[in-house]
Formats: sequence, structure tokens, C-alpha cells
Amino acid sequence: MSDHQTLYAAFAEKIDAVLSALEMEGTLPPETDRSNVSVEPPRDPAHGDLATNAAMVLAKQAKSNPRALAEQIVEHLQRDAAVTSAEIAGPGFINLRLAPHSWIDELGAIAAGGDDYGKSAMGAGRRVNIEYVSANPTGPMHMGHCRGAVVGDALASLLEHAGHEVTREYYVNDAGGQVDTLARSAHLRYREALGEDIGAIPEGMYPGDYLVKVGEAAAAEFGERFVNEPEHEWLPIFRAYAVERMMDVIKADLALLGIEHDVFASEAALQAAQKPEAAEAWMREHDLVYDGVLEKPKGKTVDDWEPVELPLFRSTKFGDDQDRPIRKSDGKWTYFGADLAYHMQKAEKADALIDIWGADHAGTVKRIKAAVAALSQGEGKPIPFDVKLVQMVQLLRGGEPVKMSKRSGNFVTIADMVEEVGKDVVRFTMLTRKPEAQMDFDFAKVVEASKDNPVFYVQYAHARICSILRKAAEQDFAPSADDLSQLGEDELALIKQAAQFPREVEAAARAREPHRIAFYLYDLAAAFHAYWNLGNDDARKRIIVAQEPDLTAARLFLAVQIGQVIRNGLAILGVEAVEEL
RNA sequence: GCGCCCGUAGCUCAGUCGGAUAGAGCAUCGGAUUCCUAAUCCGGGGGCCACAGGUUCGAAUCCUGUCGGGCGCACCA
Repeated sequence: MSDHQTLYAAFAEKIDAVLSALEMEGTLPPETDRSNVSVEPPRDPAHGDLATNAAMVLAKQAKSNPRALAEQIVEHLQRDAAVTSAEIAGPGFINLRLAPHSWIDELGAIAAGGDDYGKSAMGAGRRVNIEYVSANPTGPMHMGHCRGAVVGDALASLLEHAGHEVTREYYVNDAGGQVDTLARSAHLRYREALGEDIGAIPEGMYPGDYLVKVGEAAAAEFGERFVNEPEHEWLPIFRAYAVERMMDVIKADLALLGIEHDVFASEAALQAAQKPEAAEAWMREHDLVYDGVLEKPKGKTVDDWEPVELPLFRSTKFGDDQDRPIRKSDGKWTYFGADLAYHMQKAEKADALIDIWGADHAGTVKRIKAAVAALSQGEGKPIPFDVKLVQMVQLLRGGEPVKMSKRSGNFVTIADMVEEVGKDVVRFTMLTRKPEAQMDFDFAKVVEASKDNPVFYVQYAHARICSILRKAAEQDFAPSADDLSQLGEDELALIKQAAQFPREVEAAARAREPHRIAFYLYDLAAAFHAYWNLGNDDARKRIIVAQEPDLTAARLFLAVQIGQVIRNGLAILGVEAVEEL
């Protein structure tokens, strides 16, 4: 962890100090509410390096008008040696320009921070459990899982960079009815592997070819033991066996995307440990669960609906539309009942919980939020809990929609995807859109038009930097920070862009939006490409200027630090910073 | 019928706890390469920020309603 304070944070403190001084002077009332004061770079760089809205936000409290208050703030700020100009603009913005050495120092901070530059202590070591993927263990991962997997993984990494202690967790749904279907399908393939003609895969079974291997492996492992046994003999064994094989497949798929979870939590194990029973008992004790009858669903006709008494969780007390059953009429746990206990379990070891879900689960967000709210209320400490919904990815191939259906056994897998376009393209592309908006992913397009793909643009910037360093070494130039005063306006502009990185990490972490890092990197890469091209018009603006070794050394130092920031950003996204394209 | 998400340039999308003249890429038009990687750069044209109200010094951003698209709506996972 770098203990360096970012330039923006440093100035936020300086302005805070000015406001304190104004309180002492009586210009501002004591204990003025400063929560809306911001210090940020202005949108338009022509306005300066930093802008604060302090005067506008505080004018009312000071019983003054924004411009008059601004003048008093400016008077204090001008005493600071790092401030070369402080101007009042528009409705009362204060625009500051900083002395070049402030920016050049930041370059040194990047060098000193290295791979840690951009990390923040913001999270203060809070333990965040982030659950993502959690695909049912009934087959390989397909594109439907991809976006949530990438977004979850990048978010985990982002929060880590922002000073949280992150647990990456996968909930294995190995207790439901579809796992029985999996087991039966696997048993069928097992008999097939032993030479039986099983004909067409019956309706309601998983037809996918990936089960052939499972059948073969089972045949090798069990021999003919379970061929003629009654189902109740082999079902539990095949369930566990098939789930384990499927999880092997899923873990391999995740590895292709560079994803590795810390914890795989089994629903079956949760139930075996009677966690749902414990949760129910606790809930009944607190009058959060009662036996009641559900209303008939509206707007959708259900043929065989009949009123049944079930144990219901009072989720309406916490904003849900309806109370929700935690057990089915046969006494088994509903998915929700087990999930409730699961969240209770996660909350024991975390200060905050995050779930990443597909948009098709949107309907169940309210009930699980209600459950966590109920739990944390009972425990006396509210657990911050966020469900992030990742919208559907429409997969296209040359403009034509590709159907994804697990049932038919015909779907585009993660493995296919990564093989065709590569991990970096998949990851970066999934992060170039905010996750709550739907997106199209045209298979053909990202491959063919690869040069238009933003990931290459960013990687190219990094590769260019590596290339220039190789070139420089051939000519015996090395980067050096000895005389950075050589750097001029063009370089400062680039440094300013790079210096945003720590802010971006914090802002993205606060908003829990890893895609911001992807957009930031694109902008930084653009700034570097623009800088590079200055040398095309004017040879003296190239990074390597043979006649000027000091200037060259300083520019190389700059290039190294830009490369460092790109690398650090790509690391958050889990994308490779290549040295050559 | 109800709930959640989305609606910004021809297309795909950004847009900082509300801030200054709303930005990129693609497409289109015009330029830059004897030169560190042109997978790059520079410039032009292109916008009732879906619509209508409200909140305020100030709204693409917050609130309400309408329209349009997606997803989901008994003891399925």
C-alpha cells in the first residue's frame, strides 16, 4: 500500500484548512456543513487544474453570495506556493492552476508507488464478500454467465485496490431438483458408456455432449455396479459425482477467463449442516416467519393453483410485494429458504455483502434484500448489502442472434468464446458498458474488426511504450528523473491525465463500477497516442531526441510512468499489458 | 395488471454524491507516414439528452407522470 497522498486529496485538505480558517475568522459559521464541497479537475482543462464549488455550496450558510465568499477563499489560497493562480469563474467556481512542480512530483509518486500506485486505503480493511458466477453445476459455463463473471471479478479486484479485504465466493446450487436431473442424465450416459444403446435423450434430461465424458468416467470408476440398481440407490452417488465433475469443468472455464474464487459454498452442505433450520428458528423467534397462505398470482394464469399453508417470511415488512415461502409444501427448502440461511452464513464473516446476479433474477432481489435487512436488524448491526444486476448480453454472429439454451444442449460456451477472441477481448469488452444496460456482443465483429476494439487501443499504447524503451536502450538512453524540469506543457498534460488514476480508482470503487477504469484507460491511452504523434510533425517532440540526452531521459521517465499506470489499470480489469502487438 | 433495468449524434456507448459551451468510437468528409510501431494522429459536419411537469442559483443527472424497449412475476433454480 502506498502511503503517498494523491494530489487531489492533498488539495482537498488544503481547501478544508482554508474553510476552517474562515470559520475562525467568522466568515463562515462554526461547524459549517462541508459535505457537498468537492475538489475536482474541471471538465474543460482551459479552466485550470483544479476547481472547487465550495463558495457556491457554502454561500447560503455564510449568508453571503457565492462570488463574495469565493473572493475570501481565493485570498487564502493564493498564499499557497503551489498555487500559481486562483480565479473565480461563472456562478462562483474557483479555478486553480498549480505550479508545474506539483505535477512533476506526481510523476515521482507513480515511480515510487510502482504496481501499488492507485491503491487506496479508502476501504480501511473492511471485509467485503462478493458472490458472483454461482452458475448451476449442470453444465459448462456459457455466454449467459460471462458478463456477471467478468464484472464480479473486476469489481472484486477494484475493491481490493481500494483497500477492502475481499472474499470471492461462488454458491454451488447442488441441492435442487435440476441436480437430480443432472444425476439421471449422467446415469444414462454411464449406461451408454458401458455399451447400452440408450437411443435419443428423453425429454427433460440434459442432452449435452459434455455428459458423455462424465458417463465414461463414471463407468471407469464404478464399473457395472449401478446399472441395474434401483434409482434411490445410485441417485445420491451420481448427484455428488456429477456435480463434482461439472464443477471441475466450470473451474476450468473460469480459469480461462482468469477468474479464481476463494470460497465455493455448497448448498447441499449448508442444508446438511441444518443452517436453514437454524435460520428458520431464529426468524420465528423474532416473528419474521409465520405459517400462512399465499395469494393467487395476478396477471398470470396458473392452471393448478391451490391455496396451501406454507412457512412465510415477512418480506413485505422490508419492502417486498409479497411474503415469501421458505419451505415447499413437501417440507423441503425453497431456493429462497436456503439462500436466506446462506446469506446469514456469509454475513458472519463479512462487513458488507455484494451479490452479482443476472437480470433474469431481478424479481427476487427484493426478498433477499428484505432477508438481509431482517437479519442485520436482529443482530443489531446493519450489514450493507448490494445486489448488482447484470443485464443480458445479446450474442450475435454477423448481426444474427445466436440462441442460448442449456436445455437444448446447444449454446456458446465460455471456452468457445475465449478460444475464438481471447480472454482479454472478452473481459475488456464486457467492461466497456455499464453492467445495468443491455449489450450486444457480435462474435464476428470483435474478431474481424479487432483493430477497432478498445482493448487493442489500450494495449497498443502500452506496447508502444515498451517499444520505445527497447529502442532507447539500443541507443544507450535510459529513463531518468534527474532533470524533469525539461518537461514542458505537452508532457504536463499527459501527467495530469495519469494523475487522475487514484481518483478514478476511488470513484469507481465507491460507485462499484469497474467499467469506469476501462473508460479511463481508453482516455489515458488516447492522450499518450496523441502525445506520441506530436513527434510526427516535429522531430524535436519525439521522445528520443538524440541530440538532447537530458530531455530524452526525462521523456523516457515519463513514458515509463504512463506505462505503469496503464499496467495498474489493466491489472484491475484482469487484462494483460502486452509488450508487443 | 405489478415489479426491476434501460432510453444521450445515423450506429454502439461514456458522462464524476446536480456544475461551466453535453463527450468518445464507428460511419461520413478532408488532412498527416523518406521519421521512436499509421493497430496511430489532426480537423469538419452531425444533438428538443424519449416526452411533459416539478425540486433549485443551476438538471442528461434528483422526484412524479406518460410513451417506447428488455427482464421477471405461486411452494423453479
